Amino acid sequence: MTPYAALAEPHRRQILDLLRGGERSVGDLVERLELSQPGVSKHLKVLREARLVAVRVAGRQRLYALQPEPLAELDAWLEPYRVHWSGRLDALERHLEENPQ
Amino acid sequence: MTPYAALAEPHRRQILDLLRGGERSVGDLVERLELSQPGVSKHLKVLREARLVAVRVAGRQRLYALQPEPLAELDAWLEPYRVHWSGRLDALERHLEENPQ
DNA sequence: GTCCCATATAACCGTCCGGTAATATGAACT
DNA sequence: AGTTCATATTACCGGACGGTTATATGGGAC
Repeated sequence: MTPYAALAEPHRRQILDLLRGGERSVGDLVERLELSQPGVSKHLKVLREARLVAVRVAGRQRLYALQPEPLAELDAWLEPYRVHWSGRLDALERHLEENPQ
Repeated sequence: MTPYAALAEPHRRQILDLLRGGERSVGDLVERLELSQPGVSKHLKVLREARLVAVRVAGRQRLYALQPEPLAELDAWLEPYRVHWSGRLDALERHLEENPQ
């Protein structure tokens, strides 16, 4: 699963957003997402396969942590588009800052 | 359709990439994507509904142009993640540059 | 070992998706 | 008006998706 496809699902984006706050158990996530426990587990499987999260076993819990490296691909894809949308000048300036000469 | 979902499909990303080079007719796109004409038209409909492209009628052609504003939502979502992936320092510096104080 | 608790997996279901072939639409040209 | 070209739309198909309920797995506590 590409990171693009992984992010297409709102619940998965929500999970990643929650994991920005640090490791969370599956139960934690189930409480916060309006979704059944198997539903959450399924999305976590997708995120795992996209390498966007990592699991750590702690007793009988599984703690999930953010692993955002694959998002860099998306960020890179986005880069040439940044000069287009509003705030054009800001984006252009940033682009030039990052690419001297 | 959210911009996230619109980007989940590789052909649609490819179409947007082509449109970065300027307006293109449907036939143009069909030649470049390995995809039937109805297939391209279907993806263009999705991109239109996501407001990622705009159409202009020119004789019997329809010229499609990039309209990347909705990508800003994705860019904004991505922002808090930038500090995480490798190149952490670069990303952090950029973040600080853009958010003085 | 037995009983909980936390999570994963299986089975199932309706819907959406991406593709194609066939057809409709509609402008341009004669 | 009839023909041709460019594109959109329809009809259809198989497979993936996201959700649920039911069940399996496996560690901890007793």
